[in-house]
Amino acid sequence: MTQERPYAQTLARLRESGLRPTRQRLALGRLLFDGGDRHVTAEALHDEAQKAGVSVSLATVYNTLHQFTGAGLLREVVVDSSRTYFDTNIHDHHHFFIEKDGALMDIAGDDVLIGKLPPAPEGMDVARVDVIVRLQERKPPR
Amino acid sequence: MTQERPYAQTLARLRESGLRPTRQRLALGRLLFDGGDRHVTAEALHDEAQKAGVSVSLATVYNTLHQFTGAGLLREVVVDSSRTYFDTNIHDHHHFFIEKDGALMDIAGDDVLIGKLPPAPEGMDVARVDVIVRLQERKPPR
DNA sequence: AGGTTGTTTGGATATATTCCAAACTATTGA
DNA sequence: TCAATAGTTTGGAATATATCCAAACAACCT
Repeated sequence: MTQERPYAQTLARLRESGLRPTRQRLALGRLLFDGGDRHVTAEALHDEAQKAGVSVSLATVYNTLHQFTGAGLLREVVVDSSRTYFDTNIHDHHHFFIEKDGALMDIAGDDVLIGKLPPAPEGMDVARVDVIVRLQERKPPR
Repeated sequence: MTQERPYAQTLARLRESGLRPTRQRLALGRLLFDGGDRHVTAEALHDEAQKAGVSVSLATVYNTLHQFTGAGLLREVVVDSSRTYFDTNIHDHHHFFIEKDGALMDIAGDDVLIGKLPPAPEGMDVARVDVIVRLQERKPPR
C-alpha cells in the first residue's frame, strides 16, 4: 500500500491513459487500486465513496468505470444479467460465482487449463475466453 | 420437424413438466422447439410471436421463458449484462459470442476440454461451468 | 355444467444504466 | 499569471429490461 504519496499510483495510471487526474478519478482510483483485487458494481463503489467522504455523482462513477475499462485498468465481468461487475484484476484469470449472494471470486489463470477449443469462425478473432464456475451451496445428504 | 401434429412435441414436454398446455405456451413452445437450436431474448420471441399472428403479452413471454427454464426445457445464458438470452440447447455445451451484434453460437460440449479446474470452496458445489469465447472481427494486418 | 386452480394480461412499478446540457476544472500557450 | 480551450462532472430526465399485481380468463376435474 502506498501510505505516503497515496495517489501516485493512480496518477501514473491516469497519465498513461490520457485521462486528466481529477479529484473524482483520483479518489475512485485509490478506492479501486489500493489493496488487493476487487470486484465492484457502480452502486457499491458509489456508496463506498460516499462513506469515505468523497463526493462523486453516480453518473461519474459510471463514466469512470467505463473509462478505466477502456484504458485497460479494469475488466468488465459478465456473470449476472441484472448488474455489471468491474474487476481490478486485469490479468489472465477466471471466476467463481455464487448466484445466491452475488459473490465473485477470482480463479488464477493457471488454475484453469483449457485443453481444447474450436477455431474461431472465419474472419473472427478470439478476444477473450471467460470461464465462469457457478457455485451453489452443498445440499446436505439426507 | 413435426409437420402434422405440430404441437405434439411441445404438448408432451408441457405434460411432463406439469404445465398446462395453454394456447400461449403451445405457440411459444412451437416457435422455440421447432427447428434447430436457438438463442432468443424475451423481446425477440415476443416480436416473432406477433409476426406469426400469435397474440401473447410480453409478460407471458417472460413467464413462459422462466417456467420453461425451471422445467429444464431451456437454459439461461449470461453473456451480456443488458439482456437475457434463453437457449433451446439444454445439453452440455458452450458459446461463442459476438458482442458487436449480440450473436450467440453454440460450441458442442466435446469441442471444449477443461483440463484443470480448482476445487469448489468448502461447502459449495459446482452447479455449472460456462465457457464463453468472445469474438471480434479480425483486424486486417496493415 | 360448476367449482377450483392455474394462467394470462395490461398497466404500473422497479432497477440499472445512459443521456443531456449546463456548470465546472484542468491544461495550454501567450 | 491569465484567458481561452478542451475535457469533466453533475443532477435530473430518459431509456430499457424485467417484474409485480389484481382482475379476467381458461383448463381441469368430478
